[in-house]
Formats: sequence, C-alpha cells, structure tokens
Amino acid sequence: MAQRVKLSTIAEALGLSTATVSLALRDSPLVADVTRDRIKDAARELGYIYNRRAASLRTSRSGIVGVCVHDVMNPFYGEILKSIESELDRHRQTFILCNHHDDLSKQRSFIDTLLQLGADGLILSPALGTPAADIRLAEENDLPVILIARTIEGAGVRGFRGDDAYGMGLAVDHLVELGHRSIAMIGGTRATSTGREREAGYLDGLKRAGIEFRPHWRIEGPRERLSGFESAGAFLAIDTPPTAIVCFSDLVALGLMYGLSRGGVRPGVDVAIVGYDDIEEAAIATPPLTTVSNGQSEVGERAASALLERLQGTEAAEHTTLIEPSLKVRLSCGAKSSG
Amino acid sequence: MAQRVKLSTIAEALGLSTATVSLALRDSPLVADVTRDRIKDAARELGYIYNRRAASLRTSRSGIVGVCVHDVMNPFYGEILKSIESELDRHRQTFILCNHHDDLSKQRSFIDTLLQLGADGLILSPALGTPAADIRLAEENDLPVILIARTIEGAGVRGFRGDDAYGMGLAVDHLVELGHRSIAMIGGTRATSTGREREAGYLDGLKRAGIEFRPHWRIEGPRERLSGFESAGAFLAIDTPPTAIVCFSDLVALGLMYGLSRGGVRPGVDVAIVGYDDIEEAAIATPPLTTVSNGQSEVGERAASALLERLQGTEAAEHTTLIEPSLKVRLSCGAKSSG
DNA sequence: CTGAAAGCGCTTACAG
DNA sequence: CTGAAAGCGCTTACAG
Repeated sequence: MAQRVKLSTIAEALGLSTATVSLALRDSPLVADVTRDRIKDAARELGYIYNRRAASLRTSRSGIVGVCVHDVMNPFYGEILKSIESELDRHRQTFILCNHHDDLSKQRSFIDTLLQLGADGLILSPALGTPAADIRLAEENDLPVILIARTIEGAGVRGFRGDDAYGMGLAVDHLVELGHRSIAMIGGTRATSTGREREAGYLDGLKRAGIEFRPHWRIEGPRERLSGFESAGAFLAIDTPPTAIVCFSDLVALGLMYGLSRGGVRPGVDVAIVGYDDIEEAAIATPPLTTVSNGQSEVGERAASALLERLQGTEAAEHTTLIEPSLKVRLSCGAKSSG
Repeated sequence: MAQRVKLSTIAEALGLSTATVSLALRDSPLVADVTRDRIKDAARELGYIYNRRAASLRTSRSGIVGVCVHDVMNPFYGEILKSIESELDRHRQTFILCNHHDDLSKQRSFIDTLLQLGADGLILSPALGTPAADIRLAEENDLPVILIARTIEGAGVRGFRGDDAYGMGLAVDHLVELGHRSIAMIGGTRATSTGREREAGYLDGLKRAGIEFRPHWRIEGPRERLSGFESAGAFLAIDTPPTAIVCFSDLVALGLMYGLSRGGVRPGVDVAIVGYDDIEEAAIATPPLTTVSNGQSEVGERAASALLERLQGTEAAEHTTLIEPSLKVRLSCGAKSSG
C-alpha cells in the first residue's frame, strides 16, 4: 500500500495546519464551517484512518471498555452482554470481551492488557477466588471496575446482581405450595457468591416450610448443561429420591431433564424441576421449564450505565445493587407431590 | 493515584537511560544480565505498567487480533473460538471479540475500530451480504483478514470452513439408506455460503437417490433454536409430512425437536431428524441427535495459524480450505421409514 | 478562525 | 554494554 494517510497529509493537501484538521474532524466549533467541510471531504477522498493509539497517547482516553466473564458462550450472560453492548455502543465505546474460564491467571492477564491499552473501564464477573487486591490494583491504576453477577468482599467497588437468595426462596416456596416436602438442590459451588446465595436461599426456604434438610438432597458442583446431565445419575441413585429439584441454573436444569429422560424418569411428571435464570430456551424446552427470572438485562444495563457515569467523572461508590427476581411458572414443576 | 510510573521513572531511579531500560524489559541480549535484573526488580517494585499504545505507535505492531462472528453465544462458534483463543494466547496476541449479528454496519464499524487501533489481523465470519470490497479495504490498510465458516467470492483472502455440501450429502445418504424417500430440509438461507452449500448438498443427495424434490419439503429461514422450535408448526402443517428431516444446524434441530414434542410428535420415533455441527448438546439431547461433525476446532486452529503466519510475513494466499466433515449416528434418526 | 510548537511514552538507529 | 536524540501521529494550550 501507499504511504499511510495521516493528519499532516490532509493538512498539506489543503495548505492548513494539523491543528485545524484535528479540530475539524472532531467537529470543533472553533473551525469555520466551510473549512470543516473541505477537510472532511479531503479526509474521505484520501482514505484517512484515524490513529487512535496516537490520540489516546495524548489524551489518555482510549474509548475501550473490557468485559470479562466466565464464558461468553454461556447463555446466562446472553442478556447481560447484549444490554451492555447496546449501552456502550451508544456511547461510542469499543467493548472487548474476554473469557476467564474461572482461571485467575487468565483474568489477571486480561486486566493487565487493559491497563497496557489504557482501557477506560472494566465490567467484570470475577473468577472463582478473585482476591479484592486484584480489583484494587486495577482501580489504583485508573481502571474503574464494576462487578456483575458475582461480588467480592472488600473490593470496594460498585456491583450489580440478582438477589439470588431471595430468588431461590421463591422457587422453594412454590414447590412447597405444590405440596412437596422433599426437595433436592443440584449444582453450584460455595466458591462463588452466586453459589452461596442460591444455596442459602434454598436452605432458608426449607426452614420456612419447617422441612428438615437432608444432606443427600444437596448435589453440589454442576454449573453447566453437561454436568447437569451427568448429575441425573447421582440423583436417581438416592435411596428415596426427592419429589422435586431446584437447580443452580437453567443450563443445569435442562441438562438434568435430558439425563432424567434418558433414565426413564419424566421431568414435570415423575419429578418437579425448577431452574434459575430464565434463558430463552427455558420457555420452549420439553417440558417448558419453571424458573426464576433474574433481571439480567437490568444487570447489564445498570452496570454499563454505572461505568459510563464514572467515566464522566462521578465518584466511585462501593455498594452492591440487588435486582429483584421473579418466578416464571411453567410445566416442569407440574409433578404431583407424592410424599 | 500517584504519578504514573514510566520507563523514564525507572531509568532515573537507577541512573540509566530509557533506552537501556526498554531493551532490558524486553530481554534484549544487548543488556548485561546484572543490569537487566536490577531493572526488572525496580520495574516490579515501582509497579510499572507497560504502555502499549506508546510502543505500538512506534513499532506499528499492536498485538491485537480481532475476531468477529455472527454471535459469540451461538455454540456453533464454541469450538472454533476456543481453538482460536488458545492458538492466539500462545503467541501472546490479545484477541478482541465482536458480534456483528449479520448487520453490515456493525461489522464495518468493528473493522474501522481495528484499523484505528492498528490491529494486527482479523478473523472473520462475514455478515450476510458482505461485499468483497469491505475485505479489500481492510487488506489495503494492512489489516490481514482470514475468513471462517463463510466465504466471499472475489475477496482474495484465505478461508477455512467445513465442506458443507459434502457433509449435508452424508446426512441425506444415511437417511436414504434407512429407507426414507421423503426428506425435508429445515433452516438456512441462500444469503450465506453455508446456507447455499448445505442446501446444494441436500438437493444433490436427493438426486443421487433418484428422489424427486418437492418444494414444500424445503422450509427456509431458521438458523437458531427458537426459530427451529417455531418451524415445527410449519412442518406439521404439510399435507403428508416427510418421514425425515435434515436441519441446517444442531440448534435448529434441537429447537425443532422441542417443537415436535410439544406437538405430540416423537423425534426419532415418528420422524427421523439429523442436525449439523455436532455441538456438545447433541450427544445428550432427548433423543441423542444424529448430526454431522464439522471439524470446527480444526477450522479455528488453522485459521489462527494462517493468520499468525501472515503476521510472520508470509504472503497472502486466496484459496479456501475445506475441512472434511463426518457423520455421527445417534438415535434421532432411528425412525422407521414409512414410505 | 488558524498556526507553530510541545509533548504523550515508547523504540530504534546511531555513537561511543 | 550504555546513552543521546529523533520520531511514531495525534491533541492542546498558547499566540496571533
């Protein structure tokens, strides 16, 4: 290719200074309308490409926001990412995505990259075991952080997530109303705030109903479709299997339903199942999945807005906002209670 | 925060020049070992953060590779993205993801951003209707492009994708062997090379078997789970419904199976179904889905390698490499042929 | 309304 | 083995 076109190329072609060209391209009112139009036309004709590195070196604003989650492929993040994307788009921020797969070192190297690129901010669903110090390091280096989905003790930053304990309570209450007295919980781990909260909501729900928790009702671990599928075996191996199951997530529930079907047990008929998240697939599954809607799009939108406000100069705050979840009743919990 | 630490901060602290510090941090053999160690220690202690914008302004290498696909949430891209990610990781390239949602202007603005950031390359699954000129614009501005999954006439760049026509042929052949003589195809559009190729494979398959194609066997459009679900209605409305269905993708097939179940038709019993892509869920679905494995991880890996080679200085080539697909027989095609 | 000049934080020949 | 200086392509006071 020919010599790259830069501000000075345009300036020379028109007999102007680079200062004027720079101002004109950014629609500064300091430049006369006629001049501005001439400059913009020339820029277009010459195929000028704005060099953001050079600009951001000067202004220390990059227009980049990092978004880092466990796994972008997980539909749980679908709504969240979608609303973050549209919010950032509107403010002409480029958003760069990253999976950390719950690997702390991947997360760290992504944060490092953002710092090196002079990114303007980070929206993070922190990896398992993220120490508060990691968040502070970013903040101390002028990278504002907003947490989503999971929160971290002592991180001192703003966070947005669903009220997981309350939401899981809704699920349990509903099953109790249907007459169930033996309710399992499958999936999730205490290593995340989400896992702890949802488990707490489950245990509280049982307590409210005066049901005594049995340790073998709790199958920990599964957080995705495949492990949900595999957990069907463990569930069916329980001596007297519970009549109902609350799952850590819809993905776990959907995998579990596949697993139970294969084991000859009919979800929604032989056993009641409730998921969590209300992903798109829940409504069309066989049977349609009763679940807890988590307000994900609100989480995404508010996280993005909070970040944009901080970029505008608002002070950092450090509380976590809980979005109120709601129950979506469908057919998967239609099992007759049998005990 | 305090004044930002830069090369010169370290240089001053140690009584050295920035040149030496710069070389030392990049492990140049020009710097004495002792000096290098002192420098690295100081950098760590001072909390030095490398400024990539400044460096890349000078070197015109950014270490950034863009990856842009229709929708990162689509599990079809799962394997592809995973192998691209690990390949780029190993070469210390930061990869930034973007969805274009088949919106040309979104794709263009992403390419623009990459150009502005001085990105080193782009791996692209082009949006519907992407003109060859868009690809050439990138190439002319020193942004090498590699295409995946979909190809574009006359783009003049390297591409990698599964052999879609051949793969769909495998699916049809298998159904014919099972005795089916009326086979529908659901999903996909002629606006993408993938859609055209898979449809061509379907039609050729019918021809090979001496089956005359009926227009009402072809339900165009669906490319995702939800629209696959909805297409069940259209299928069941056919006067004498075909005994077998090949789907544009696993997602379409899985949605369709949900839809058929709800309509009281048992997939794999009342009607044979074959998907395409062999995503993880296919193996655990109810019933397990017969499908065509597309070699996605090979696509991702080879696309990333091809790009890395070009960054190394290899000349651009322009042929498309077809990865050979293979059939995975499971239970969803176990329907008895009835005509 | 427009221009000349400094500077953002690196890297890279070139000297020594 | 180390240093002084130029330059990557912008933006931003400051002058005029």
